[in-house]
Amino acid sequence: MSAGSIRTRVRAEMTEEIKQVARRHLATEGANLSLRAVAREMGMVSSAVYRYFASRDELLTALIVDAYADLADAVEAADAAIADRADLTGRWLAVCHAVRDWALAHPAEYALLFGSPVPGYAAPPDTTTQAARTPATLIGVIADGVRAGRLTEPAELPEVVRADLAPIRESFAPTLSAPMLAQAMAAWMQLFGMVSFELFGQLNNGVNARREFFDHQVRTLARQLGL
Amino acid sequence: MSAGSIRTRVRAEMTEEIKQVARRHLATEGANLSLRAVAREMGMVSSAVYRYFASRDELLTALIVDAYADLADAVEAADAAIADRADLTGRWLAVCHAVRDWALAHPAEYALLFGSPVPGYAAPPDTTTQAARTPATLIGVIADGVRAGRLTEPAELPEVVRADLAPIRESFAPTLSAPMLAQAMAAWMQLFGMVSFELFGQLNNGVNARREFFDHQVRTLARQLGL
DNA sequence: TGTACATCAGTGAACGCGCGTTCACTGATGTAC
DNA sequence: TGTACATCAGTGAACGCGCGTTCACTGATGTAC
Repeated sequence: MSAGSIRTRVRAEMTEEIKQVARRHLATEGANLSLRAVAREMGMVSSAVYRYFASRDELLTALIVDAYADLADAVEAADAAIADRADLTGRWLAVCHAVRDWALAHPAEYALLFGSPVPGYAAPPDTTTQAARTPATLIGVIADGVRAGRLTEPAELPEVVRADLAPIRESFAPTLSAPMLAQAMAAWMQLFGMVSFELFGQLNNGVNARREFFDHQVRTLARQLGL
Repeated sequence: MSAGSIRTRVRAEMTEEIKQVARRHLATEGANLSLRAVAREMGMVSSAVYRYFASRDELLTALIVDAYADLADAVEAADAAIADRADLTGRWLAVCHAVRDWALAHPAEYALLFGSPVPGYAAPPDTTTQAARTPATLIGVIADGVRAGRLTEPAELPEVVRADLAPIRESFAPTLSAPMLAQAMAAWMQLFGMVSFELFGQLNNGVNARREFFDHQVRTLARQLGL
């Protein structure tokens, strides 16, 4: 069987189509993804799916990795689209809005990544490569600010936290000081909090001008960071 | 049937016990709560549960309302425990830690309230009374700061957002200016983001000193607010 | 170029399990006289 | 205080549905000679 045979090509297409259908099902059923329902919609018998994924969990994992990658693609593209690389506020806003826009466009996948854990499912470690890309982009903007000497060092950091953060810092953001990294993580968590709030319906009674509200909060964040 | 009859008392006890068992099940199964499993554990037949709750959704709703109330009780108690009412930072820290502590002690209920929406379930409007208490406590601390003249007005707010926030402000926090309310909401979302991040496993690889990390972030927030 | 064999996708039936909800019923508790 | 009737909790069986996964199978595609 050569790599370019009809069989391999069809196999790749089928795998993609299964994931595509599964993604649509996630949207209506939440994380209770049903292999049988996916097979039904594809017009095949449920056992046939096992030719492509060894189990329901393996399909879920594939969807998660894809979703992390898709989000990261959108976020990196938004950052790259800002021509003036020194316009840190512009880049920050672009990145934050990219996260929100992606979440609104793919609510079920966002919930899969950042919502309550799926009962009985443990994400395997190989998801982390893709998962790390989005926060890395965020940190990249901040790191550029530090490099340009534009950011003021935040307040002191307790020794315990500083020590605790050391491994992440080394492997992830060596150019940032520990207090700065802590601040970047806070920003990432706040961004995540805002998007989740909106998506999970916590904003339902009250805020209608959501994009504007988000934009304002994210601008304030940029100002606080000193971008 | 008088209100104090044995039957009414037993009925109330059974209702409580069903909810208790259901809460335990939430912890292991997530939001996929099974009426049959609850009945099984109570040693009764599944149809008997229908004497107490008309449907699975009604039981879920009861659990949600209880959880909101329980969280709010803990948060209000933590605030009230700070004797020096003028110690705004102390109150802020107490309230934030109360949210986190409650979430860690009741992860499944927290996920039910703030995690991904349960597929096919729509929370009825009567949950909002209890749901509003916790953010109200947070806002209360900030409002006390404003009253004491300790807080500086934050930056301007876009007109759209200001208009959009007017109804919430009137019914919820009339003593706060619109920009201040926006800032308070940002703080609430950041708090929520941090707790969710920790609880939903996003912090798993990296941060170990979680209480200290949270404490630091929440102190920084207090400083930013000017408490 | 043609043929024999190996690989693989998809079928259909089955296993063993789960679920929410309804319904006619028994027997105990409560109420009215 | 005692009796007749009404209320209600819990039973057990059933309906109709869903699920993930396994397994022996058919028939088409690919490979080696």
